[in-house]
Amino acid sequence: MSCHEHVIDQLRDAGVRLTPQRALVLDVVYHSEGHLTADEVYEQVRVQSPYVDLSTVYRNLVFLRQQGLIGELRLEGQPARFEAVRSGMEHHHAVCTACGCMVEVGHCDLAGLEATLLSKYGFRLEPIHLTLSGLCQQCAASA
Amino acid sequence: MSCHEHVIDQLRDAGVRLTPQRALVLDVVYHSEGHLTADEVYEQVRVQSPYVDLSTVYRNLVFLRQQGLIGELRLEGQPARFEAVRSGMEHHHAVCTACGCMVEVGHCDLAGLEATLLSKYGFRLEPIHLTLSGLCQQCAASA
DNA sequence: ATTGCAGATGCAAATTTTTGCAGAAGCAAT
DNA sequence: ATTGCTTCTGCAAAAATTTGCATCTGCAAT
Ligand SMILES: [Mn+2]
Ligand SMILES: [Mn+2]
Ligand SMILES: [Zn+2]
Ligand SMILES: [Zn+2]
Repeated sequence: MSCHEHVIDQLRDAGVRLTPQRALVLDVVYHSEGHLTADEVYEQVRVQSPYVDLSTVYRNLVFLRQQGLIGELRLEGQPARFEAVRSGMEHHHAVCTACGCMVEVGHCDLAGLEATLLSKYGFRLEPIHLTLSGLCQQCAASA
Repeated sequence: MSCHEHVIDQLRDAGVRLTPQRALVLDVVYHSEGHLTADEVYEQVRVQSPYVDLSTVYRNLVFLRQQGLIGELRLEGQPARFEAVRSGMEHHHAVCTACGCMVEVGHCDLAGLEATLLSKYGFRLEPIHLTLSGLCQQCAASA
C-alpha cells in the first residue's frame, strides 16, 4: 500500500473508508498490466491476504468503478474484466465482433458525443468506461 | 406469431432457423412496451408455451441481440433488460447515476463518434445498444 | 413425403454475480 | 486511548447467467 497515493487521496477526499481489503483490490488492479477478471483479482488478493472473500472483491470492484478509479470491460461471452484508470490515459475499448481483437479508444474521441448529449439532452456524460462493438479494419476489409 | 414479418424475414435472410421458441421470445419482446428482464420474458413466454426453458430464453435473447433485433440495457445494480430494435427508432440509453432516470439517445447522435472511429482507427462501429452513464439535467443542476 | 444434418432445445449442473446479516473495523470526536 | 457511529467484511445463501450433453427439429435437398 505504498504507491498510488494520489488515488488513495482521491478516496479519502471522497470521504470513503480505506480498508485493507479495498486497498489490496486497488493495488492488484493498479499493479497489473492488463484486464483482470474478478476471479483473477481475487486470486492475486489472496496471495497477500488469504481470508479476503470473493464477495468483498466484487463489492470493491463495483465500488471502485463507481468512484471512477477502475474501468470495467464487458466482452462478449466472457466474464467482466477490470483495469486501472490512469489519469491522462483514460480509454474505452472497441471490440471486433468478427475476430475479437480490441482497439483502445481515447476518451477524448467521445468529446463530440459528450457535447451532443449536453446540448441536446442536458445530459452530462461521465468518463465511465464503454465497450464498443464493431468490425476492426482487417475484418471489415475481408468482408 | 403473425406480426413482425419483416423481422422474421430478416432472420430467414440470415439463414437462421426460426423455431417456435425463438419466435415466441421475439414476439414477447416486440409486443412489450418497455424494457424486460430475461425472467420477465421467460414468464411471458411460458404463458403461451409452458415447457420452454429459461436457458432457451437466455440463448435466444443473446442470439437476437447478436442479430441486432433486440437491444440490451445494463443498468447499474439490476439484471440486464431487453427491448425491441424498431427500424428508424434505434436508440441508446443514458442513465443518471444520481436519480436513476433514463434518457433515450438517438443512434444518429453517435454519427460523429462513428466517423471518428472509422477515420482514426479503421473501426466500423456497429449499431449495438449502449448504456451511457452520467448526470441528468436536474441532478446536474442541483449539484 | 422422406431424409439428412446443422443447429436448437430441455434438463441438469456449473459458473458468475449479488445479497442478508451479524460481527468487525475505520475514523472522527472526544 | 476510548467511544460511537457508520460502513465494511466474511460467510452462507440466493439469484443471474452460462454451459455440456443427449435428443429433437427446422428446413433444404431430394
Ligand atoms: Mn485497456
Ligand atoms: Mn428504450
Ligand atoms: Zn477483427
Ligand atoms: Zn438524475
